[in-house]
Amino acid sequence: MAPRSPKPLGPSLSRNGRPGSVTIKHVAQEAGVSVATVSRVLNEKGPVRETTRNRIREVAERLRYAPHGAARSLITNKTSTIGVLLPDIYGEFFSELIRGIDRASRQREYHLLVSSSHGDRRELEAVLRATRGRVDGLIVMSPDLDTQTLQANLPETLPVVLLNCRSDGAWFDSITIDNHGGAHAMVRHLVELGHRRIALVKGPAGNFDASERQRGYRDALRELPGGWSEELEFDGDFSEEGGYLAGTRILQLADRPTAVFSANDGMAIGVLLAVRDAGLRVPEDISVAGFDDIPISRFTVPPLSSVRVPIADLGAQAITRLLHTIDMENRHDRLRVTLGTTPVLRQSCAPPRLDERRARGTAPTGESIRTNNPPTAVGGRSTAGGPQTASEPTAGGSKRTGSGKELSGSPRRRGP
Amino acid sequence: MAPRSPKPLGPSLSRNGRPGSVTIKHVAQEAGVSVATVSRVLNEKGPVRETTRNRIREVAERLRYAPHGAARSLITNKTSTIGVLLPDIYGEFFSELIRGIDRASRQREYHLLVSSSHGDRRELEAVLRATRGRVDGLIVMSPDLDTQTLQANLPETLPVVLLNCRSDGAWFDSITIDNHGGAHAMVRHLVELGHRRIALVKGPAGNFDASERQRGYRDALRELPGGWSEELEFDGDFSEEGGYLAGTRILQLADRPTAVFSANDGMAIGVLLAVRDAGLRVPEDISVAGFDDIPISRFTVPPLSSVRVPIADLGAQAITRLLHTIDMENRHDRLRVTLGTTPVLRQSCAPPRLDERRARGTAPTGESIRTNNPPTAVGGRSTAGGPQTASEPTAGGSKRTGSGKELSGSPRRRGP
DNA sequence: GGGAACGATGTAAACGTTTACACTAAATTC
DNA sequence: GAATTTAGTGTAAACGTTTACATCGTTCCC
Repeated sequence: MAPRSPKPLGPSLSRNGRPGSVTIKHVAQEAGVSVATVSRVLNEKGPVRETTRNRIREVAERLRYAPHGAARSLITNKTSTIGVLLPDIYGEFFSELIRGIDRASRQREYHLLVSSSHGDRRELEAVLRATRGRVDGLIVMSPDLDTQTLQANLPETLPVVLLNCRSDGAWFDSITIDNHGGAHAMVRHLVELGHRRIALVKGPAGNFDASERQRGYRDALRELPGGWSEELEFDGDFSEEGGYLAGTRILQLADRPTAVFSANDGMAIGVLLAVRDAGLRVPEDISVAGFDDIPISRFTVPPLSSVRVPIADLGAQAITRLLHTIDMENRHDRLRVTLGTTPVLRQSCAPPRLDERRARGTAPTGESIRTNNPPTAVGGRSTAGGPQTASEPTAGGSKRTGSGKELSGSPRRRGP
Repeated sequence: MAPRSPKPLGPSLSRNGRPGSVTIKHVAQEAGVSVATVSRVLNEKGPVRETTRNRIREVAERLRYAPHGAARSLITNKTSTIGVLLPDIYGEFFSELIRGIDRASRQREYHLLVSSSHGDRRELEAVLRATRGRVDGLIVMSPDLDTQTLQANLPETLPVVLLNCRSDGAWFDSITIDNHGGAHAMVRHLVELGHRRIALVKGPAGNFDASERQRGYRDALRELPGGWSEELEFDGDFSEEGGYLAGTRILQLADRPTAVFSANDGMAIGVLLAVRDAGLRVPEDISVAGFDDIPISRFTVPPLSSVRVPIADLGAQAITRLLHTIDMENRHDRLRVTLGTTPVLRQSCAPPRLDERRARGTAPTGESIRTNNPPTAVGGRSTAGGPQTASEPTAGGSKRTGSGKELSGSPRRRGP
C-alpha cells in the first residue's frame, strides 16, 4: 500500500500526504528524543528526567498528538472498548440501558461499540466475528436469540455478560431482571385487591422477558382455586398497537375480566386506550397493570401501575462484572445474578366493583374504589417484599389540586 | 511485553498462552501457504488458484479465523467505524436516532462507537482525542455545545457531520431539522384556529433546538397585531416535571391563555397533567401543542398535537453524507441541510371558546369545538405546506368505538 | 524455440505503538 | 577507590495485517 520512501518525515506531515495525523515519531523528532522516551512519558511508565518530560509534554500538546488507537491496541492487546449487542428495538428501555452502560464505562475510560439490531442469524455471526480485535469484552442482550450462535462464534477468552437472556447451559456470565418475580407480585397484588378474573396480554412469542412474565402470571394464578386459563391470555407484541388490539378483544369477552396484566407498559397503554374507546373506565370498570415502569407511565390517565425494572443498574452491573473479568486474566466461575423488580402501584388498579365481587363471593375489605394513595416513598428493590405505593404525581380519578411539589423522580431531561 | 521466542507457533495457540486468538499465520501454516496468499483469498484480491483458495477458505472456517480489527486498520488506515457523540440525555429521541444511524451504517458494514454523555468540556476533549485511530468519521450532536472545542481537538482530515447544532462559522457539514419552521407552523395553526393569547413553554436555556423553536413561536406571533410578549413565555427544561410546573403557572395567569405551545412533547404532557389537575379540560378550556411527536403522544389523553421530526432520517442522512465524504478522499464543500418538520394535528387543539373569541373579536369560522377529524393520510414532510391531520387512533373527546383498524404507523416493537 | 505475458506464490516492508534489553553516566555502597 | 546499584535514554523486536515487489513456472505468440 504505502510506497517505500526514504526516512525523513516532514515535521507534521505524514508520508501519505494526509496532514493532521501526527505520530509519536513526530513528537520524538521535535523533542529530540527517541520514541521510547515519548511513550514512557505519555504512559507515565519508567523514569524520565523532569526536564525531558516537560519538554515532551509541551511538544505533544503543541502538535496535538493523540496516540493511534489501533496501533496501541495491536501491541497491548487492549482496546479499552467493550461491545454492546442489543436486540432490534427497545425504545425507552434501550436508551435507558445504554445510558447506564455508557455512564459506568466512561467512568472507567472505556468506549462503547454498539450494535443495536441483528436480524437474522448470519448477520449476528458477522457482527460477532467483526468484534475480534475491536473489543475487550461483550455485553449481549438478545431475548429472542439462542446462545449457541454466540458460543460458536466467539473466542473462548472473550469475557461476555449476558443481559436478560435465557442462558441455557451457556458458560457466560448472566445478569437478569426478575421478570417472574415482578409479574408474580403484580398479579398477586391484583388478586389481593379482589380480582379473580385477570387477563394477560402476552409479549412476542419466543421472547425471554415475555415468557418469564407469563410464567409469573400463571404461577400467581395457580395459587388460586381457579388457576389460570389459556383463554384469558392474549397475543401481543410489546407495541401500543398490539395492546390496543388485545384490549379490544378482552373487552368483548362474554364474562369480562376485571383486570388486565400486560407484559409491558407500551401494551398496557394500548389497553387503556381500548378501554376508553369502549366507553369504559379504568380502574372503575377494569384494572390495568403493566411492566417496566417506563417514564411515561406516571403520566398516563390514569397513572399506570407497573413493575419497576432497574435498567440502569442492569447496565452498570454488567460493566462492573465485565471489567472485573477483564482485569482478572484467569477465568473465574460463572456468575448468575438476578436483579429484583418492584411493583409500583398507581391509580390504574383498584378493587373490582362491589357487585362483581359479591357475585364471585370475594370478600370486600374496604370501600369500593381506592382513589388517592397517600404518598409513600418508593425505595428498595426487593421483589420479595410486597408492592409499594408510588409517590409520583397522581393525575388519577378526579380533581386534585396538584401543587407540583409532589413531582418526584430524578429530573431527567427528555426530548428535545 | 512479549518474550522473545523462537519461530514455531503452536497450531492454534498463540505465543502468549491465550488460546483462541488464531491469526492469519496459523491459517497460513495449516494450509501450507504464505500469509500473503491467505490475505489475498480472504480479501478477494489478486489471483489465487482455485484449489488453493478452497483449501484456505476451508482452513479459515475450521479454525474460526477472524481478522484482527486493530491490526488491519493499522495498515489500511480504515476502521470501518464511525463515532457518534450525543448529548447527555435524549430519551425517545435518542434511541430513535441511534436506531436510524445504526441501520444505515450496518447496511454499509460500518460499526458505531457511541458516546452518549459528555458533561464538561475537558471530558469532551478527552473523548475527542481518544477517537484517533478508532473512527473514520464522526457524527456529533450537542445542541448546547460550542463547535470551537470540536474544531480544536480533531484532525482536520476527519470527516464530521454536525447534527442539529448551531454551526456558527464551523466548516463542518451539518444537518438540522427545521425547528423554526415547525414551531412557526404549529403556532400559526393555533392562530388560525382563533387563538390569540398563546403561551410558550421554553426549553432549557442555551439549547439550540429550544431557542430555534422559541424563535419560530415569536415569529408566528409577530405576524399578529399583538405580537409576542415575554410574560407569556415560561421556563422549562424538556422534562415532564418542568412542563407541569410551567403549566401550573400558566393557568394561574389572570388573563388565562387559550393555548399553550410547548417546546417539546415531554413538557406538553406535563402541561396536560397540570390542566387536568386544575380541573380544566383540553382542548375545551385550553389547547396544548408539543414538539417532536414522540410515539407516546398519540396515546395521551387527549392525543397531543405535535410537530413530527424525521429523526431516523436525520441519522440516515448523516451516515450517508459521512460515508460519501470518506469515500471521496478530497474534501468537497461544506454541506448544510435542513430537514422539514411536519405539524401533526390531534385532539389537543381546538378553537377557543365562543365567548372568548367574541370578547376578542376573532370571527368564528365554524362550530365551537372540532372533535374528530376525518382520517387523512400523513405524508410528505414539507414544513412549508400547512399542518396535516393525523390519521392515528383518536382517543379524544368522548366515546368512539375504535375498531383498532385505524391503528397505523410502523409496527414498532417497544419495551420489553 | 525464444521471448513476452501472465498466473500463482512467496518475501519482506510497512502501519504506530509498547517494552524488553542494552547501554551510559551518575550515585551509592563497601 | 572499586564495585554495585540506579536513573535516564536509545535500539529494536513485536503485535497481525496488507501489499509492493520478486520469483518462478506456464502458456502463448510469432
